[in-house]
Amino acid sequence: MSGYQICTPTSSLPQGVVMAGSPGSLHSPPHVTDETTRKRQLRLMKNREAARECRRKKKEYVKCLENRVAVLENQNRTLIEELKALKDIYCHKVE
DNA sequence: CCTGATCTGCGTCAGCACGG
DNA sequence: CCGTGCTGACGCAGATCAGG
Repeated sequence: MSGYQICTPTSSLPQGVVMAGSPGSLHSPPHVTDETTRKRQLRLMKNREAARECRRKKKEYVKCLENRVAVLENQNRTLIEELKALKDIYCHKVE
């Protein structure tokens, strides 16, 4: 068992549904104190915000990489054109 | 329209890394 | 150790799209 699961004993409530205001003392085992519940709620709240921030950072990072890809593709195109031009010049010289 | 497939964002859990 | 933050993975709901 994973320790706690105080939100929904029914197991059919989808994850991601927040039972924000639930007191936790309604059908909890006696060892689950209000303090335990409070700590858990606090941790969930912090983790929720951490996950949001993590996703924001990840999105930013991906956007950065995509920009870099675009820049490098441009550079590559330019260099290919330059190489072609230089080859042309060289070919005309040797003729 | 309707419907099934795909995308997107969210909350939660698990597990790792790190500092005290 | 233990508490805490970060992040991958999962399941879910709502939005969007393509095909009938």
